[in-house]
Amino acid sequence: MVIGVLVEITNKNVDKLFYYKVPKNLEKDIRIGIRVKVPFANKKLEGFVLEITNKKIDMDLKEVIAIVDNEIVLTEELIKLGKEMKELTLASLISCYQAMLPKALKAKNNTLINKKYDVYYRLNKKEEKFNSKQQEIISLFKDKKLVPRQEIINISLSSLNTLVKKGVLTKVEKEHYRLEHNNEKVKKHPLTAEQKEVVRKVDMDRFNTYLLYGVTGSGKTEVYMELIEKALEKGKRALVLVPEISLTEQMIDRFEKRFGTSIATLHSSLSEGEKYDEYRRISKGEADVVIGARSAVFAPISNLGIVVIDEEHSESYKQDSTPRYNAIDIAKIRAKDNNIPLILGSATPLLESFARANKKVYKLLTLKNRINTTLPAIEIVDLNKEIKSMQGHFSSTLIEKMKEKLARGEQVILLLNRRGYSSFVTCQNCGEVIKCPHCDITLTYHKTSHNLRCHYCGYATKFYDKCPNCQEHALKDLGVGTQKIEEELKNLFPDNKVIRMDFDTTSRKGMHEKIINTFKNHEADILLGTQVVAKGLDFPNVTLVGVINADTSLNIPDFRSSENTFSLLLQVAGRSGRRNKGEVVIQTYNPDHYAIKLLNEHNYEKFYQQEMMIRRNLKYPPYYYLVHIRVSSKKEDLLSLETKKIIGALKRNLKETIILGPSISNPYKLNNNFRLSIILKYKYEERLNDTLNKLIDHYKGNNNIKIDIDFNPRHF
DNA sequence: AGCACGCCGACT
DNA sequence: GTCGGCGTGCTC
Repeated sequence: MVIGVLVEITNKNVDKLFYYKVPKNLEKDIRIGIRVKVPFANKKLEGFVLEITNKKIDMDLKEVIAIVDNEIVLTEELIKLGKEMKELTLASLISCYQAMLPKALKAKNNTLINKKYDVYYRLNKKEEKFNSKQQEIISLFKDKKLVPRQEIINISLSSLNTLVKKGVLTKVEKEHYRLEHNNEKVKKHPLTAEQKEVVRKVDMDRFNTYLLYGVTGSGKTEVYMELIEKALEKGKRALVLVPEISLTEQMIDRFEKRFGTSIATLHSSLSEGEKYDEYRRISKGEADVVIGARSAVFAPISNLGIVVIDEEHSESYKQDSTPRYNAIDIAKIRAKDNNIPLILGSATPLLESFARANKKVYKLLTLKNRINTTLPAIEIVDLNKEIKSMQGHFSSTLIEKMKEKLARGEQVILLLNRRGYSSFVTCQNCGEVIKCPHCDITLTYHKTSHNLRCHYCGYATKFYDKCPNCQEHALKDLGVGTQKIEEELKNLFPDNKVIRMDFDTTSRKGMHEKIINTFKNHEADILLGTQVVAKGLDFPNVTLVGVINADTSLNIPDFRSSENTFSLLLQVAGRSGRRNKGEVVIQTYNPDHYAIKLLNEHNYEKFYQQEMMIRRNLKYPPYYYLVHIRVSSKKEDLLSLETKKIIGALKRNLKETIILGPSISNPYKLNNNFRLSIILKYKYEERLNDTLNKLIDHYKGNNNIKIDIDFNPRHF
């Protein structure tokens, strides 16, 4: 027997099958999808068995050293998905398979994550003569067959071993899963007429992608659960993806209360051991509803009945390292192969998704109404007019509203929009932001070279402090710190407790959860945070959401900055008034910007229309597809030379594509590598993958130039 | 990836 | 003459 093995090394040069002979005694245990240990060069490596053959190969083959698994790691479905993922990302096949698996199951020479066992003893026979110690042990069994080791107290292991040796007792090991799930099922909420209508429209027996567009608080999760129940009733299983950040205890709780111990979770706050256990519960069919973050899209769920992706606009579904896959693309493949519905849910769908719904590529499902209450009133405060009355970063409007709510014992969430912090230049006098003349993208200030640059086309200009709009010498780079705001709050509201939630305070494990609970239990009155406070949290007592600075994220040099801003602000606004009528105050220097102005009507659709026009004019998605090619090297001169050559080759081969660049990546120098970007824009380009594969091949043996390709990037 | 092989410069 | 730089090729 000869097998084809894909070895653990992540390198394009060895990204193919290597063949090995199987010793006779191992033949019966060889199956496609298990891991084996093989000699490779002068090392021992692990690899996946992807082919079993008997045909003679004209080479002297080495022998397999050992078999690693007795259960299949890569199921047939996963093997297929890995190949498709390779096509989608142009990454190496081995990196695709590694990305699909928990650490414990990756091909890696020394994985030390094992199953945990509980030890029990079973009594076999009673009719022997025992000494008193032994009699004591036997008496523990009484009417029980199995007794756990922990219950046999004050008895040494050696006296137990004696009885085992005599055949009186048998040691039994039972696998013990590290993670526990509650089984407290709670009666479900009755659905509203609107929710029922949405549920009714989903065909459970056919592949379709549905876009569930429902305003914040409209009960999307109830709809998901109802649909999942329909799948379970058919004897099928369900996969739910949520952004890592919203996979909180709150969320898991809701699913546990509906589905009990039949759920499994997969997310980054689990230990590798816990992930391994959950993964195996799934693959053994012991869990029917799997909830997880991005990589859970590869959970080995047989007999899949529905896939749900919550907050589908979230950029967390795109992996930002190789293989740069998008979990939504993978979910579509799985849903299609299983002929089942895929539900994409959001209050602020990604522009591309809403466009697909409008073109009937996706089926649109709409939830227009909040459960039990109405959407909060949004007030936009023009900071240009409030400059004199500002106390620090707080307008009098925001302060008054906060006082009013806090006096009533209600809670407040404040968003400090920190994206784009400090990197753009704005006029302190008129609010003008300096943009690239070719791209309509905010220029980024580079401190080291003291100039302004466009990250898309490479345009650069010297920094100047005279505003081109009002001619005042008032251009400055902007940025606000979170501790600063916290200090201001302590002065403004000395009697109220403030809790801060941002990268600094949540980086430690479990802190995110702790902050949420503290606020939920009303041990703090004001929750101050960055983007994290916007995500799916449900605090019934919050009646005011304040946005300190709506503008910063508008000025990120990214064609999606308006969309991301609108989406973030509408999401955070949705945290207000979940039970009783709420309010939202948004402070801005750009009250007339459409991404701000359209907020007060909660008007996603109008925003969509306007943004689509801009995307069409500037040839951005959804009208064009994008590819980001990053070229990097430790040698700066070689980099610029090779990048020029690459652009030349691309221009010769891709006739239907707009090729932009080279432009300087942000940051230009990373880990001692210099980095340049090339952006491709195309609608249809037959030779694209072929050309890019040739490019990768050309540089695969070159240690001085690295090529990194990102399809449909969310960032450059 | 990691290592051997091999072909050129500069040094005891 | 030799030591060692890293470009190229190979690993079943």
